[in-house]
Amino acid sequence: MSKASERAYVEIRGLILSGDVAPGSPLTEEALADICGVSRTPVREALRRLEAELYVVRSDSQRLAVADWNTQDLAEMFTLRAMLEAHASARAATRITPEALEALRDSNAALAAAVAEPTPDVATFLTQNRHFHEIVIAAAASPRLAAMLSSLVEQPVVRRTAARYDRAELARSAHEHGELILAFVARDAQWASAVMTGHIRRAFHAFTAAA
Amino acid sequence: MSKASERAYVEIRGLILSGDVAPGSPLTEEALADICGVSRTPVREALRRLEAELYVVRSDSQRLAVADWNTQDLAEMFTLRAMLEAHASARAATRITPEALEALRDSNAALAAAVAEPTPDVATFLTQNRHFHEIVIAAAASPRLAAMLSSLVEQPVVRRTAARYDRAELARSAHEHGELILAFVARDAQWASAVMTGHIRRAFHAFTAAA
DNA sequence: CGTAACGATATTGTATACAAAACGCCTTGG
DNA sequence: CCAAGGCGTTTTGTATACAATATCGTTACG
Repeated sequence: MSKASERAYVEIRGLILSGDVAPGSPLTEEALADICGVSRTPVREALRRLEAELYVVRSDSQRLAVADWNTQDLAEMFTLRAMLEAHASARAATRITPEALEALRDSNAALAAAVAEPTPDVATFLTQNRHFHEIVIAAAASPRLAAMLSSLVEQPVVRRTAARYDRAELARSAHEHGELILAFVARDAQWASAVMTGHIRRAFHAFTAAA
Repeated sequence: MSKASERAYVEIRGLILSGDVAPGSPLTEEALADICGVSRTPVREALRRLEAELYVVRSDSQRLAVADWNTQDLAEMFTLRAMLEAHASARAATRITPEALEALRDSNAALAAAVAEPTPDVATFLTQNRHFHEIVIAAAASPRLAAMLSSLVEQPVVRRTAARYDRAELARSAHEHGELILAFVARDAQWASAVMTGHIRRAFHAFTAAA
């Protein structure tokens, strides 16, 4: 996507994910165009994409509104993510390159160090966590899978999940990442898949724990 | 999508799926606009959607071309479809309404009848097969799952698969549909999931059998 | 007083014009 | 002969104008 469209996409998605525009509120192309400082054309393209990713929904007749994800929607997203990312891990297990494996080790070392700080460095944890998962998905070498997962992995959701983790749980994430690396070294698809499933399911339960 | 956009989408997708434009061929917005009899604007929207669904790919810099699905891509599509549609069946098992269940029975009766003809009526088979799967996906009540599956279930692929089926295999499809209905009646998610997995995997192997 | 039709207003859909960027070919200098 | 750079052409990106359609308030009629 080119400059203005991309900018509009990021901006609008940010408005939605940050909660600045409430779920259910109507979105008009012109208002968004003003906010983003571009014309309606790139805004429309951004909205099409956001619609395909279910960030916005199109009403009875062509009016757009911010999607309203309820608890069940989020549970379904976690379930789908667990299925698909476990599958990605299985594929990665037999395809990953030594370089990518090394990158995973580096990333997880940084993540583990961030967790080991006197007061855990959650920002670094989040950065490295995202990086780790991105490497795994890339190693799966399936553009289709990557596309499906991209609309399933919401950073605000991940952030909220991490915010619920105490030190022990953050450390457990590092441990699970390490397990996944071991499964990759063993080129064991089934093991990798199982580790990833557990990793995501655990995140789900942390996420749904009362605020 | 509104009239012109929708028309462009259907038209262009048709060109791709029918093979009228070869995989890898470049696509220019203006040429497509001429073919569809609309301006570039709706064509661009259609192309965005086709790109998201991986029918077309965007090259190094913003040039579009028809996606080139190789055997491995198709195998991955079948695998993902099996996973997701099995999950849809599991969800449907505990959610399906008596009305939808009745619709499934009707559809499968029509399908079985088409197969039982002296020379099997493949057209009816395909229509009823699509209808059957659509009811299952609708009963799963997950818009996200439905969206993911829609770009995974290619009717030309299904058609080619059915074309490879002999009468016994067509009849086996009717039988599997019947099994799924039984699993739904029992509200057994695991059973339903397993039946659907087998149904899709069998289709995959028929599809990959030498032409 | 309720309801249905109408019209003003807001919003989306499409076409077109122009701007920006990329590609290909040619030239030119080493 | 090859490579690098420049220019014309092609293609994509964005803005804007206008058309089509929906929404909502108002009015007129039963």
